[in-house]
Amino acid sequence: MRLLHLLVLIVLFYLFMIFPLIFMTIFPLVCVWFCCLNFFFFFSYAQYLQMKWPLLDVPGSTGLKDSRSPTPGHLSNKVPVVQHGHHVHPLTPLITYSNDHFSPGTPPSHLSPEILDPKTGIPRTPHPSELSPYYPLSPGAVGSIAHPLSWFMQQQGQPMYSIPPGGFRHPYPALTMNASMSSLVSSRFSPHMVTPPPHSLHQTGIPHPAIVSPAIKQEPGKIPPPLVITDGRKKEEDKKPHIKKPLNAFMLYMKEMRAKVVAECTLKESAAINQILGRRWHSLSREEQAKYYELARKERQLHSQLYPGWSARDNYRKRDNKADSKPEDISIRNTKQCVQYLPSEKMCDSPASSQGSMLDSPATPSAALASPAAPAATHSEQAQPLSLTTKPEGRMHHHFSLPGKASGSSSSSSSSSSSHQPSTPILTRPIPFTSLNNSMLSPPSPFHQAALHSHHALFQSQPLSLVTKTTE
DNA sequence: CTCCCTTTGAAGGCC
DNA sequence: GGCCTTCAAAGGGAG
Repeated sequence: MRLLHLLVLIVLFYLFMIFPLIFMTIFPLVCVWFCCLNFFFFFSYAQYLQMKWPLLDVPGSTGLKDSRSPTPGHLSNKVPVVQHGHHVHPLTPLITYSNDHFSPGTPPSHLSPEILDPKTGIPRTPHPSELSPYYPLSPGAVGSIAHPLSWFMQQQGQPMYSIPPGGFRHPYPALTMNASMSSLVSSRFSPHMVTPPPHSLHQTGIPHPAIVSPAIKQEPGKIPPPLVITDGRKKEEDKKPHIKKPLNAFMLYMKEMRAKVVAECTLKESAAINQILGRRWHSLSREEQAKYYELARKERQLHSQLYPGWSARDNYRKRDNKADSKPEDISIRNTKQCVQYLPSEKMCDSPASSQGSMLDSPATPSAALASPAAPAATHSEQAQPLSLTTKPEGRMHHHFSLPGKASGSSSSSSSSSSSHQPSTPILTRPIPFTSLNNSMLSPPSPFHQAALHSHHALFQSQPLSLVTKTTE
């Protein structure tokens, strides 16, 4: 049977390839068309044979065979033609590319050639962003891929920011704090971007990764069709680029550590990850936090230099009827069930706070003493001199709920309203960092230390009068 | 598709 | 000056 098919193949080849070539000299155009048509039939048939009897399989090849068993049950469902995987074009032999050709480089060894889609279960090619969950692409890899905005990058002389798949989702994507914390800003903001002509920044497209055009946010390099835009107000907002806020210290810390926590905990929900990161942030030493505060300070300085007229207010959502929507939003938020992700942290807490069952060890003196990161008895303050919020494990909002105005507080307050076991009141920020240090000085300065001492004194002198995060 | 969740910090507005 | 609100990142989940 197989020989028969091979014979048919040979006959087809001679009939549709060689034979027309002979006549090509006579009727060139007709023969060219004929050849093209027959190429299709020939290779389709060859594909079918390849599917049925993988005669041409090279040992070790990850081609068509592995995911498609030639069992009759698989092929019996309708057309016995090529049941390719979703990534194989029926005319694969005719098309000069495949997924392999599009892989942005040698995939990491830990990645199998095919990754099962968690939703569909279908093998798929890993997205570039999945190759490295945190740093989408290495600078070299980025440079090897021509981004739709590459003209701009070349114009700017920067090979530069890794472009996330969703566009400029990250304002400052390529954090390289692992390699060198001090070089972060300089690596992301080239000198010519630090001192640009400020008047042209907002009009020239995307001079800075903090600028996010809503259109680009959806699909980089593509202009959305007008039909997509239905709201006139939206259309107006799409016109002007969105300059994002500079990242604060904690955000910078999160950006760096998120991938690590995800890898350790095998968690993907950002809400849970952020809870863990918040705890780890508190368990950081003063020096470690100071690095991020300094980075954030530079970020703000740079941002203010790049966009002198920018205000954080510009990014506030435009509320049509603010007076009407506001109370409703608050009520909705406060009635929402708070999901406690913290139990999952037991699996992968930070080393500084994972002593025994103490999930929040830094918050309690005993655990602070037991913490390996605690060099002194006052670890809970020394190790977190800049952490102005101490949020122990339990929530006491039912016992410490404040009436009236406090109920309309931020989302974090409402979101922390859970009915779990109460233990300790939540300490909110007694001294805002901005109040302590408006000049953005570095944390270890004497002034800041004095402020921290006052912060510490406040905590010690008023242990029970602490403001709790309350909602109703 | 949009918003929420969850964290901390910064900034702006209001009183 | 204190308090409140919003947004910055992230990605799963819900509507």
